[in-house]
Amino acid sequence: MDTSIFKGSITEPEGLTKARLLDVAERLFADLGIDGTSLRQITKEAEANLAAVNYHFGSKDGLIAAVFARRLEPLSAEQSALLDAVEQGTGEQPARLEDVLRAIIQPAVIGESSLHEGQEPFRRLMGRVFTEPGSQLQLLVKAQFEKVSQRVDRLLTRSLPQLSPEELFWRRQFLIGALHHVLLISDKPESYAAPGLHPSFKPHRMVERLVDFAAAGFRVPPPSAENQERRNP
Amino acid sequence: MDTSIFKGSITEPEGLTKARLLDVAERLFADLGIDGTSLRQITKEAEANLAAVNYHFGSKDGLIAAVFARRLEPLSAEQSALLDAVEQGTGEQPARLEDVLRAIIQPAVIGESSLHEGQEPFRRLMGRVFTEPGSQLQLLVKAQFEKVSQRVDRLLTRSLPQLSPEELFWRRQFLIGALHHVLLISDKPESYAAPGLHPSFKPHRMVERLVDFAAAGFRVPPPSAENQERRNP
DNA sequence: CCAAATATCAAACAAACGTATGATTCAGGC
DNA sequence: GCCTGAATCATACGTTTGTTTGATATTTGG
Repeated sequence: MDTSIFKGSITEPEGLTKARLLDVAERLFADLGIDGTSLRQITKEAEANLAAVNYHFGSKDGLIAAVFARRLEPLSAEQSALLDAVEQGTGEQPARLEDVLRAIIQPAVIGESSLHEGQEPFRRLMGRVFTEPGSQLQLLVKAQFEKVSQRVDRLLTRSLPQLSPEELFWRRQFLIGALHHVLLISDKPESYAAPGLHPSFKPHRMVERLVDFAAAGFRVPPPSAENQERRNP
Repeated sequence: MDTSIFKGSITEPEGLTKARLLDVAERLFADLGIDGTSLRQITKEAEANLAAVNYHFGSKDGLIAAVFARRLEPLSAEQSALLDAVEQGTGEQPARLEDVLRAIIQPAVIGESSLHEGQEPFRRLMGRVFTEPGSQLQLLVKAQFEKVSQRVDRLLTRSLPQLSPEELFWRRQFLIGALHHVLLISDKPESYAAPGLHPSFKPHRMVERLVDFAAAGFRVPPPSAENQERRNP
């Protein structure tokens, strides 16, 4: 219609529409949930045609996978890198518990060294990664974190030899839950606080807060062996 | 209670259809999310007519509110009762940290003294209460937990006077996140564990596990004021 | 400079959605 | 008996959903 001959091309040079769709979808998924977000909302806010999603990503499921893959791969890569550093630093002896925990917490909270500033929406989306339905998505997330999980498990087992594998598993779930929950509410923590209190989400402080909290929890002595098997419902 | 007497009547004696709709909706909401569950799925599995939801609950939103209200009210009532006991027991001096934490954890994990056995679906649903969209639902949940939250805040402030309100807020969020996450995965923890490990969700043990973990985290000394702004990449 | 590849567009599709309607069936009081 | 109100039923309404189509515009490469 109103095609100005100025400012060059109407067709985006390379993948700008694709990137805009990813950004908008990420934000809307975080705010409204995946099922609660329609392709019409996404394409309208991204100023793209409705058919653009199916053209660039094949389907809505393809878009969902792309939204998560774009962030999850760098995230787990950074976690792996930090775990490398932890393992290098300690040699044979067990790593410091706080360092292991920080290796998984810091990349999720802070993101890639503040390179992208548009990472706040994904923080929120990360906070609901496990609650969003869709078996395909769950498999993608699980696959993406499997390697890191195994390495963390191995490191924690060496640092905390007094804990059984199951005890360790559940404490790691506590950490995952705490981490994801604060990510979820990271943009509006005051709406969960008592009136008058205005908590602020400061990424670097949050990392240390959660590292200290979780480290103390992990170090709690396990329950004595005799309490372990109660057949009581 | 086994009510299998009636056979002749097509019209259910009293609200059985209503209760069946609540049960099925609860389970499907937990498995597929609220937006991912249609009234047709619910009414089909509940062997009710499609119009039954709008007849009994006015709308889908009415059904959602009813599903949560049915469980949330007894839940916060039990939390309040346990908090009463904690306050009664200690008189003027600060309550024991573990007792305060258990007062909010135990009702959420165990439910009303195993009266209803059909509480597993709601555990899962509880695990996603904060991630489900819908401003109406969020208001309902917030309103339901406001009183308990304030009481817990007051008790924790007295038990942990060294913590600032904001520090206390975030540690309480850690606990909420950990609690809700284990509720979310309570029915299939092995799918999050390393292969070969088969963790089992035993409610009573989980309560103690989480109480001990969180208590240790809450007791961590707060960061000294000078450490607040020092972090180098 | 012109074809082939790439991207955007308006329009339409069938399917599924929440909701509303009017008829029908049952129970209990008179 | 019969009437009244509550509950269930089949069915239809108007939207919205994800996806597809065929045409058009733009870029690219030989």
